[in-house]
Amino acid sequence: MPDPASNPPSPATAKSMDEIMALCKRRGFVFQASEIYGGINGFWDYGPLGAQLKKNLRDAWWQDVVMNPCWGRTGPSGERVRTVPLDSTIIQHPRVWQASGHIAGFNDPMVDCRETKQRYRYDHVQVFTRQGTTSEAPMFAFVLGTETENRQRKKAEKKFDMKMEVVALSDIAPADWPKVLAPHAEAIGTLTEPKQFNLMFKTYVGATAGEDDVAYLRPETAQGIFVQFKNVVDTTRVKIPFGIAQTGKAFRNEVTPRNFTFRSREFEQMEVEFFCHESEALDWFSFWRKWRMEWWESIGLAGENLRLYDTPQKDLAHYAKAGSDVEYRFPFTAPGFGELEGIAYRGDFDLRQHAEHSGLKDNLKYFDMTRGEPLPNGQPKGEKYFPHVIEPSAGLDRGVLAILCEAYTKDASRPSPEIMRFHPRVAPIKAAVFPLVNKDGMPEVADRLHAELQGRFGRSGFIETDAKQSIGKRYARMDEAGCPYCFTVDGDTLTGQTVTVRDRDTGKQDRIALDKVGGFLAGKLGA
RNA sequence: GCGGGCGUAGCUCAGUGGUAGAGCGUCAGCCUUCCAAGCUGAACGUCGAGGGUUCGAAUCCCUUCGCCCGCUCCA
Repeated sequence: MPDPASNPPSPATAKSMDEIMALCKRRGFVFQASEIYGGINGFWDYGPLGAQLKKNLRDAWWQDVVMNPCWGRTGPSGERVRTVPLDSTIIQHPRVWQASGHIAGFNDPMVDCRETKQRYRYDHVQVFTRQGTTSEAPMFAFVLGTETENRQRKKAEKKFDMKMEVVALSDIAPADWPKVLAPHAEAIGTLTEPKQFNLMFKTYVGATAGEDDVAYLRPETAQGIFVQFKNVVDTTRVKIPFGIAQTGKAFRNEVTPRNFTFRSREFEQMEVEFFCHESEALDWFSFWRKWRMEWWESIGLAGENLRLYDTPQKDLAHYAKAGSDVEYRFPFTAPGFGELEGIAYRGDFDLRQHAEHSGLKDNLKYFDMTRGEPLPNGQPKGEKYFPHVIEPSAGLDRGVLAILCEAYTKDASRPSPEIMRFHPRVAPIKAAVFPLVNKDGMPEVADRLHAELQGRFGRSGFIETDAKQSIGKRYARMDEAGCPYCFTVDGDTLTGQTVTVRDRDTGKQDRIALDKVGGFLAGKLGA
């Protein structure tokens, strides 16, 4: 009888991240990047099964977002969702990142306190000093708007007899830093030099490039979409509302890469920028918010470990009007959640920024012929505007990690205690075909069935076959690799033209006709 | 960037100054008519890396890299 006062562990919290990571290594899902050289902080490679799993997830997104957008649903305006794909470059013109705000916003110098181990944003720290600072007077540093302000003010008032002023830490001469009392410190002079944090990866364009040729690896794929918005509109007959979708690598020099692949410095995004008229934007935001949640559920994350979380207004970026996150309760975040995808209503911020910085100005606006006052001939006059944007931005690697965590199951009652319960759509191995024993004509039948299934389903994932060792071992291996169905050729196959199909999740077996195997698998894989 | 923990075979780990080990996995052969079964055999190690102390270092010291946890950060 469990203690009712204690919270029962959720399935995710009960899972051990160490065990999941060990399985990922052992079965070739995830390897440390450059491992034989000692690894490199914040980078991970996908092994054979992981690479296929990741591709399956990316393909599922592409199919459901680009090729059959939102499963054919109609949006708030009553017409089917339309999106078009794009593949823009990792390296863009440096001014793209000026326009987007990343060059300004991605560089926050920090100072550390040697005594208290606290870290502060350099530009947030101010100091109380005596008016007309004398060389001996101490300085009381504080962080604006925190309790340190009052505490340090009291000290300063006592010391300076009310004759004091407030100066930014950045305006204090380096020679005076030894006199600064850090916000939480007891001793003076404990603050380190400001340290620059460059969250964008810098590179140089051109074989003989110098400092004039600095460029950046994109920290998000989104800006490539905004930059090509006009070309897409001019060349593809798209009409608002519509989306532009793109998957691709992005790079961020995270301060602290942590938690397996969750916060990596090189990662892959799956993003849509959905353009619409301001009057419909909130409806589209609701539409995407709801559908993206359903999509993650559809690929195997349904359950209490997935949630849709609305960003509080105070936490939104300055340009954002609304935001929701699809979040997963990872073993390392439990009982909290970690973000898989952010759905943001960004207003018209990005297109306006690029209109301004590129000099295109109003030429970057969209001309909507369905809006505006009716003309004498009955047609609308049209309206020129910057479309508003809904941005569902998903992390592919985080999706893979969530799927790995969700799929990992430990069942001590089974001969093979570790099972990866992948949804068949994303499972890297779709099916396996075994001869029960490696003789009596069974291998030949198994080979034929394997060839048939590979020809029909090999485009969506691996179809395995294996005749070595005991059947139990082969089933166990497939459980660890997450293969949903195993077909076994046995003595009855030779006489009755049937095989057994074993279900990974239950271990149960059914007998089906040899010539129905393809149809059975097609039904299960949704192919 | 700070603090703590850890790093030995593919995985899990033992080995605290004296010949690098175990279990599992992997591979080969035999056997095998449904769940990591059995028998026989085999391969696999920069003991994370570099330096130092020592007659001798996986073991002690220094430096460094990586992973995990906590702080911090996350436009």
